[in-house]
Amino acid sequence: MSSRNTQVGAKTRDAILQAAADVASVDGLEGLSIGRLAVEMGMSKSGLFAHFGSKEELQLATIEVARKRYVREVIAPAMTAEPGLAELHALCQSFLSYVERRVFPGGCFFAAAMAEFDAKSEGPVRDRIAACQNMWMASLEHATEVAQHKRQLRSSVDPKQFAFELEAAMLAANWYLHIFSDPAYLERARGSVRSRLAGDATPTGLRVLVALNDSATPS
Amino acid sequence: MSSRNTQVGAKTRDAILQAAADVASVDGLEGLSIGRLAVEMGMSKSGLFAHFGSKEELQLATIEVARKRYVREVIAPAMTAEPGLAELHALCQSFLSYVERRVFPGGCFFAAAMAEFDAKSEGPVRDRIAACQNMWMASLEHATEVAQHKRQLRSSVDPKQFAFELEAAMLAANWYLHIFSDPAYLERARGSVRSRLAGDATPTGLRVLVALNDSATPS
DNA sequence: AGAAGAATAGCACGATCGTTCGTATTGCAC
DNA sequence: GTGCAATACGAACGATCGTGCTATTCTTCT
Repeated sequence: MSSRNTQVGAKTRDAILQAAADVASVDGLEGLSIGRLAVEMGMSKSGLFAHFGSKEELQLATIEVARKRYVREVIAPAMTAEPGLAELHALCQSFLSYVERRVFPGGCFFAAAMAEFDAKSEGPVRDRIAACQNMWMASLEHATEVAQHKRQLRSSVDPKQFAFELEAAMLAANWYLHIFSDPAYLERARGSVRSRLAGDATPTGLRVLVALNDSATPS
Repeated sequence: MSSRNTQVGAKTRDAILQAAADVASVDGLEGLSIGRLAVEMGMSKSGLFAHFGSKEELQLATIEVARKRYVREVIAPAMTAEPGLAELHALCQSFLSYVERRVFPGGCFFAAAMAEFDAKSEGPVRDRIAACQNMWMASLEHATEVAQHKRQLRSSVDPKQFAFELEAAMLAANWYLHIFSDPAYLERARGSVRSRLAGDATPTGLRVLVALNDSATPS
């Protein structure tokens, strides 16, 4: 019984998938080639291929590790916040920070994957991407609903519409940040999020927001 | 002097590029393959290839016809509107209609191309896409500025921020419409545009907006 | 130490990629 | 009608794609 209970193959498999997620965020899940990935990993094409059995399996496994990275880097940090408006604010800030920190070198993995597959014919890969995106949107909507129940957001707010507007600003920032190489778009998205949250907040909600602002700049 | 002053090759070249723009909106500009395109056009691969000389030239020419289609289907219809807030409103409605009408079968050509190339290394294709996207954003910003000078939008509005928020909603509608096959996202974007325009309109601007609404629903 | 089994490499396949070349067909001017 | 571009075709190129098979190397357990 050595200090390693994991198979040796599982480690390299994960290393492959981490690299695959990085390159897929730049070149897309279809642009991901087994040959290039093998060269990058310093191993043979067939040796790498044996871990997955097909390209589609490689793509699905890549989505899975990307999803885990997303949960770790975006969702989990926001879960320390109070449910409701504070959590909604945390989710947005966390996402924009995740884009800014270049957790994936090509920007948000799922934004890129969604754009790549949204017009393509149905298939397991497309379905999985849609499911991931749906989960993210659902968490934004849920936080909005909780904020409403807590009387932090006006009851007139439509959670789906609200989540859509927040996500729209964040997605746009992801694209424009890269295509124009201009970090100002991150601040524009932060401004949009602020406007949206403050614009529909109740007095109770506003108190939550200023408290967040104060704790963010405690100088 | 026959009735045709155009070369015979120019017609087929344009026909090729129209088809290329359609398939590129679905499979991307890299996914565009000369072989498949030749089969679709019912001609030989080399015969098609001879029109362009390289794949990059084909891609650039495809972008050019896509840009013309975009001008014809989105920009030009909005140019009948009064400069300022009415034009800004017209540009947004025109874009969402263009997505809804599936002018490109895969959704907005430039949205797809931007997503495909935004993280990629620099090159003529990427540069051209960025320039097109920049032109579109600039026209949104310009209309915002004119609306400001006409006292239709508050002077506190930042044109770049304002154009960003409008474009964000429209882009997100383009993605979600396809990935979730849910036309409700078009209405969400229309709602976002309405909110943004009305939210920062002056009394003068509000009169313009209600006039547009009345003429749009004259029942 | 040796057997069992997992992990990787080597090699080859058919298909498709972008590209080149030589040739046949077409259409227009004289 | 003859000649000359313009246009399209067929075949082939090297490269790379995803994917099988078989052999070799490495771990692990008794």
